[in-house]
Amino acid sequence: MECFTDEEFQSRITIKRLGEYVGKSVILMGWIHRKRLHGQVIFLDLRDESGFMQLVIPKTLEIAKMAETLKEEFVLFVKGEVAQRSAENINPKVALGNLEVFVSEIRVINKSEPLPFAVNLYEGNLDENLRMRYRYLDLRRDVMRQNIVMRHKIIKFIRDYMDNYDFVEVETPMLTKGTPEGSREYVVPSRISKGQFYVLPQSPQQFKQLLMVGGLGRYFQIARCFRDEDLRADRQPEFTQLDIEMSYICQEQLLQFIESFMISLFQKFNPEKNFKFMPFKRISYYEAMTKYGSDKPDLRFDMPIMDATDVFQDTTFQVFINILKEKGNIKGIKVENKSFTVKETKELTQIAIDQGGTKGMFAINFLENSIKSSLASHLKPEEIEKIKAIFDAKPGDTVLLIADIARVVHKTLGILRLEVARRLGIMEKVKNDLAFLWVIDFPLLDWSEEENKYVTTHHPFTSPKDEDIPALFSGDPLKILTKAYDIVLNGSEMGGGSIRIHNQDLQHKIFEMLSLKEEDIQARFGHILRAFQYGAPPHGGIAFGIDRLVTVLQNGSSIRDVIAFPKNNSARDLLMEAPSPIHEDQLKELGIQIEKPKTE
RNA sequence: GGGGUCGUAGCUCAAUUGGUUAGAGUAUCGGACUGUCGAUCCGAUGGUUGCGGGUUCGAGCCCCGUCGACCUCGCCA
Repeated sequence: MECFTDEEFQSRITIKRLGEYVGKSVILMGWIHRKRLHGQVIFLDLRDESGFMQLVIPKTLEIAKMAETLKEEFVLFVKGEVAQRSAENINPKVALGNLEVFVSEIRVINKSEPLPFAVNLYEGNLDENLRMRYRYLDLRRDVMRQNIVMRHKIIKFIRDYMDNYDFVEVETPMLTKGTPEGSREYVVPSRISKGQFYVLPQSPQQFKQLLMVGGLGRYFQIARCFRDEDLRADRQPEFTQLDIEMSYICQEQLLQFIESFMISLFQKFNPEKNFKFMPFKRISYYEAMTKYGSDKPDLRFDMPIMDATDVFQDTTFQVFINILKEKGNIKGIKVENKSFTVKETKELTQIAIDQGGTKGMFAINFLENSIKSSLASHLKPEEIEKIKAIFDAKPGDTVLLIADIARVVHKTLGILRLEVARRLGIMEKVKNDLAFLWVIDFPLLDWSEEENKYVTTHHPFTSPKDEDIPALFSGDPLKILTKAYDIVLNGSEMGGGSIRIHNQDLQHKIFEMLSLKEEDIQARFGHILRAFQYGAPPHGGIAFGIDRLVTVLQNGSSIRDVIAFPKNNSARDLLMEAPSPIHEDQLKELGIQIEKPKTE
């Protein structure tokens, strides 16, 4: 085994600093990134956390014999002299390609087995199962190292930015109490209070409001959140939020503050992208749903949903007659300069049925003086003219129509809108655009058929809009809008928040609308309502998904790539192999019995 | 819980759509080579085609089941 003195470790130079040591002897430590054996000379690329450097070992040296036996990913101690490369040997493709190190001494710090997959490739797919099991090797890959380093730099930028605006970062508890609304929570048994449980926070929502009552004024946190729901490419069971709350603030101030913040962030970390909307576009929830069929529309392209219901008041087409009888809608989107083949139309119809939940789709291809459509025999000339006018259809354009109840029509057309944009290469064309928008004016309440009562669409502390407060007492509760907002980027929800209720009477009225009994209110929200009795300042805030933000800034596609140790699709950690059973003694100590899974 | 895609050498992929002995690149091992930089050249090793069953004269390919990864619907105030 090789030995190293403290002095040697202390005089180690990282590779990125070698430019300062040309002509000098240095000590390097790192991994063999790649090796090139020639007849007369050996090249080793040595990699450390800061970069990589070509080592040169002429075969005339005594150490060459040993150097030939070294393998990729061996950990080396190297002593050598830094030299400027001669002009013809400079490699302009890599950082520090103008330098090399002539080795005088090599010691093997640690050997490595051949790796289960190569970490020195610039590109190429890898099975995620493998990557996760050997995440520590995956992290050696350049793209992963960059993601993790950039994540750090982005978070540091955020902390500095917030600090500059007098925000105070406060940590809030991980072991806390459940809230009945919202997502399913992760549960932690209490040993001291047997039969009782903590839950992990799905967000620090109530704590940040309590911090406002506590006089913090401006709070933020890089906060870990936990939600026990099924996963997606952009959803992990534990994820990181930038959580923000401010006192004495109105919605307009908050939106503008966040907007400037987003602009600074993207200009610093992804300057090649263009902001499509400056200032950010704002649309109501209603408009988002009816015009784009989504509460998080991708507005890098328009292709809005248009209403053709009125065209068919006198239709003879039985399908439409039935829909109209049920107070349904007939709406569509226009696809410019595109005629779908029979096969394409069939595929789109199938998507509409499978994903949208509708029964079919009708395509109308406008030609110079006629149309091509399976609907052609059912359309009167004046109906065709009206459709043409509504969609402003030119010869060559195709209109896709969906007829169903409003909710299904919007959802289906929202899905088709995205599918068509992908197929036509529109998505590819707009990939460098940033379509930031605020979705505002969310309804306060929704009617739950299952529970037969009103439920909040956001959370029960969300303030209604001032002008809608009277409607709480007389009027249609479903028409009440709130001071809630989501920030959407390229079809993905990046964050959301609201101005909160600080008036106790109003808060109680909301609980009343939700059909909550006084004892329920006290049991579930007593702590925060009590806090509000002692002079709560008006306040509001927002929370961002940091993982999604970093993914977009890094032009990635999965948040797993910007998380050092993520979980897989089934919420398992394949590296640590969690979750796992725990010992019988531990269960006993916690007063927990496991129900044996039923076997066939 | 539902739907979809995938699973072939350590890794990344192929196999003319059911037909002879399952191939290539890379890694690994051996050799050659005067400065390369994803070095190159020659040679070798490497396979229970995820697993179990079925159909067939014959299955990597078709069918059923199962396990796993990914995408997605429900779900995520």
